[in-house]
Amino acid sequence: MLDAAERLVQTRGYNSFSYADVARELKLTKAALHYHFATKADLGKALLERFAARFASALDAIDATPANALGKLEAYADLYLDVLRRDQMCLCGMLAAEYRTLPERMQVIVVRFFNDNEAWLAGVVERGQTEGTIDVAVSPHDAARSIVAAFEGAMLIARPFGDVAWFQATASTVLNGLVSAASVSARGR
Amino acid sequence: MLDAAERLVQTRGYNSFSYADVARELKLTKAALHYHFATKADLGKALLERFAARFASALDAIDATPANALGKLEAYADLYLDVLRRDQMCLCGMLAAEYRTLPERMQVIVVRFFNDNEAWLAGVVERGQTEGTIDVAVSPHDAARSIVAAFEGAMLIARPFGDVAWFQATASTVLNGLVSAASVSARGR
DNA sequence: CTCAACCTACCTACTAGTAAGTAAGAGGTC
DNA sequence: GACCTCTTACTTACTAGTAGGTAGGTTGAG
Repeated sequence: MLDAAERLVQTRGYNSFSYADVARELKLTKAALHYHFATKADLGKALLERFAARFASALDAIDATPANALGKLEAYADLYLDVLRRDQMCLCGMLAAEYRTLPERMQVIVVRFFNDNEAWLAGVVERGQTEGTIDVAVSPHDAARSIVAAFEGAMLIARPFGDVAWFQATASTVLNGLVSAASVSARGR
Repeated sequence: MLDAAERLVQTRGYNSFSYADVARELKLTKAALHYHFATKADLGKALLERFAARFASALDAIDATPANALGKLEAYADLYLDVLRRDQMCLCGMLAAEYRTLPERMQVIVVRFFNDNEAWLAGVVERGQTEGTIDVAVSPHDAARSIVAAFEGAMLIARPFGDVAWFQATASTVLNGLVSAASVSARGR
């Protein structure tokens, strides 16, 4: 049920899917769904919590990787890419657009998601600077913000274009902007 | 009526506003609105066309300005900023999120909007390069894409944070990344 | 008299959500 | 092993409210 609902939200949006849609997909009745999640807000919250947890463990998995900072940012971009390939929007990106119409308990999770992303990215950028693979004039914090913004925006725009390459090109443009001159010749991946 | 509907779409989304909402704001009946725009898709299309035309003339106004390329990009960022200050999302950014649920005739306008933006930005970046104020490793085309993506994404994320400064910081981080070393000392504005 | 700009009153379809009932099974007890 | 109770996971049938949309009548200014 969470899978079906998530897919619907990530393609259509929270306000544009209904219990009836989910019920149709699962060949159940709406009432059966209300048994599991009493209200739509409950379902939405569960969806968000699962998504955030899964995303967090994906970030942990990247952290556990031996890749350098730049490689980790590329792996981060791949997270977005996987979603986009299914013609879906990042769950939190979608909900950010609908933010003003969301139940409060969902709003706080969306904000926390972006905060956590920012913090993780800032950490990676910082390590990249000490490591020497990343060279950027601004603070890791600011760099992190521009990465999330660019990735979310690229995803938002690539989808109407129906063009995954649009995202890929933009993501690598952004990441290349962070590469230190020293590491350009040595870039692996 | 277009003003009221536009405000509603830019804060709540196309699927989360109704004729009843607009009617309430204007103190009219739904039927009166249907007189002016027979269907919601008609209204949406009119909204988009007006928005695109207004945006295009805003770009023309920037072109007519004596500012250098970088100054024009900053003026472009201010366009976004003005919308965000009213706690609204870029109309096309909002509709990009809802893209899959939009009537076809609206979809094509959204895509065209992003294409036009990209083309305009690429032109500015290119002139900036010959002018010497902008120095970026990638093509003007790619730079343009990353600017739209970053701005739309920054807007999307800044809104849940309720923090206009979030956008401002991210926008200037992105634009500073384009500044040529030669022009850094000479920067005005 | 005309006609643009409304209004009243309505329709159908769908929304989230609920009340009441049920088939299938688990667990315990005599 | 048969009976009883309780739970899980549903169903059918419904509610009140809202969605977009329409038919036909009213009003007021040119």
